[in-house]
Amino acid sequence: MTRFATVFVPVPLKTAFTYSFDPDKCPVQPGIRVRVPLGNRSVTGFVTGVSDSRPQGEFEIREIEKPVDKQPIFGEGETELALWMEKFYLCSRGEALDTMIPNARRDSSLPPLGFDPEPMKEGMVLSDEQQSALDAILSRKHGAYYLYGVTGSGKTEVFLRVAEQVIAQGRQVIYLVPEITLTHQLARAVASRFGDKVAILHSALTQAQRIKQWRRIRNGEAALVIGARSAVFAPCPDLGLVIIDEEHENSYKSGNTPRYHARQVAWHRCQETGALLLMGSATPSLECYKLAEDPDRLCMIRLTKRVAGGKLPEIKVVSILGQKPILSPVLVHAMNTVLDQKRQVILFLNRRGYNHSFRCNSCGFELTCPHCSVALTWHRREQALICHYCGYRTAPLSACPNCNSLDVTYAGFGTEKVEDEVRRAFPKAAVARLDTDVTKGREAGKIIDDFREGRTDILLGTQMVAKGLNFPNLALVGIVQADSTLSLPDFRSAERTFSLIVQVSGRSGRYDDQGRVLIQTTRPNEPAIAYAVAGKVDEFYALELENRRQTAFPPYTRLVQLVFRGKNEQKVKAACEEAGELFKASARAYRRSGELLEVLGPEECPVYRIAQNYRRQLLIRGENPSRVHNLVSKVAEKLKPVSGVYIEIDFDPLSLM
DNA sequence: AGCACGCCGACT
DNA sequence: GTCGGCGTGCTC
Repeated sequence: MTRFATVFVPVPLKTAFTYSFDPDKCPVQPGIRVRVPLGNRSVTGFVTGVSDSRPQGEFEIREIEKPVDKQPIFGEGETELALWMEKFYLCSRGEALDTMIPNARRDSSLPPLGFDPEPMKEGMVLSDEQQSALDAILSRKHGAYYLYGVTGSGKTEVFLRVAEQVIAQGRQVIYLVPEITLTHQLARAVASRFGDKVAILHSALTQAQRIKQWRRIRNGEAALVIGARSAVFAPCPDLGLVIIDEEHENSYKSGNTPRYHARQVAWHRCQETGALLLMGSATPSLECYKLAEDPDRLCMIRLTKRVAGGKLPEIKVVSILGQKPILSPVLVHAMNTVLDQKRQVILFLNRRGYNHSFRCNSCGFELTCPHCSVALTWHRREQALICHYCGYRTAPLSACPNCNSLDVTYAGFGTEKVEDEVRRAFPKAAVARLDTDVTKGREAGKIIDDFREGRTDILLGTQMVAKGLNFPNLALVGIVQADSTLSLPDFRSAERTFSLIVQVSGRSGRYDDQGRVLIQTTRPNEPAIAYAVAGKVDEFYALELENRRQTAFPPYTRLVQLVFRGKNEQKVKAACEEAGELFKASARAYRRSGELLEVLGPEECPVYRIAQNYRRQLLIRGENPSRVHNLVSKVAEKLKPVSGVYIEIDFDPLSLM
């Protein structure tokens, strides 16, 4: 007898689909994945129900090709979470489930990591600060706690003690870490401490390994799950605690639909299950910092001392305003001193490539990508001008394509050029560069291991060298250009610059008093830089909060970005303007008197063209978060789809760029 | 989001 | 005369 299954497929269609199956030949039950035909392709869908009766409607019902799972891999809890995602982020149920549940498409084929468990210092004595933090958290007077403390203040140990307690009570723990941290010390330390009770959800796991870990979590065999952003969906049957390490990290927010933030998902899950939420960072996001003004919502605990006793590194600013060399004499001198002592240096620069912006001095021509409105970056090793947005590449130019003048310059510099300069200035040093051009999506493990074990003297690179890494012999961190991110037209640029300096600085001098940080900048008096250097964290937050309050940006308002994109410029413009009118009319109707609830735009996106798509945006913001959400979801529902124009909705965007 | 169908430009 | 560009519409 033919039966029917309700299936959600991973496409942006809100409706559930019905497929048929023969229960004798094809066992199908709610909670499994199935391979189903969709149009003229085959996709993996999620079964949420089965029935004997054929649903009504004028459509042809096709047959399930085959079940993917024998046993259910998701249950009511996951379905409910998917429903919440659907409403909260305005995606389809299929997209939500596809994001939450292990899927072959996202898997890489890298081999799993080999862990060599390090002996863990059991029974280590906590400092007074750590102990009182632990006591406060275990008292559970509040639902959410934040460990706000300098690098090296021992947050991890407190996290692990709380986790042990929760596990001892028979409940499960999710431990979230930023992507790059996962491959290294922390994961190893946790794995060795909790042994076979740990499930590590690593991007290098194969599909089969991932499903295996997933099942171990579902049946309660794994008590502690450690992983990056998507581990927040781990199907723990009795969730007792979610830990978010380095809470300020941007990698907790997904870049694809649904654009979820792991912190928001964690918050929701904890609220639903009564689990404890525990976060930590030396530079909290402004969202959390402000939320903690009310301890009933978020209780912030400060850790002010480094447990190993090491002092915070000495930080110095070097003004490079009007200076030509990439490495200032002060920085070169400091590097020489450190290298003479057989110790190590990290140089950080937030920009890849050799040069960017090709400019003709005769006619003023500037070379931009033919598909995007951004400058091309010269990559010397690749011998190509590359667009960092769409990947377009073209041969190098020695003359202006506009007027044939030979008086052309390449301005600005990236990690590739810094590498050149460093090799020239320090010919005897072993130098390694670490950025996505070097790793090409593969693991950075070898380069990092080489540095940790002293085979490299100078490590230079982008974000990757700045985060979560501890190197015992590191004595100097140089930030090559601290203000490179500051001039971006983005309301978070000061926060990002500040946090980056503090985080990078924390890398140096973890193990002794000799750590030094040198910050090169053209704007030494910029608060984000000056306060970071002076270690005035709370002062910076006070200033930045006041800025946000005055300009009505988060965390004082809720912000939603709607990007309209498409190949036809006129259609994009028309669709965005029509939507803008609709939003403005609805905003007027929704707004309570005296309340801020407004629509900004329509306007061109800061990067107007990407990959031949024209992009315009609307920003919705208001002081009442749920009213902003209601407005956007109501109006988005009413928008009639325009063919060839796609709308991307980003709740609480991290960047407007 | 894919993917095919279908209608207008430049090419062996 | 075709190949192929992307605008349009559909997916149980």
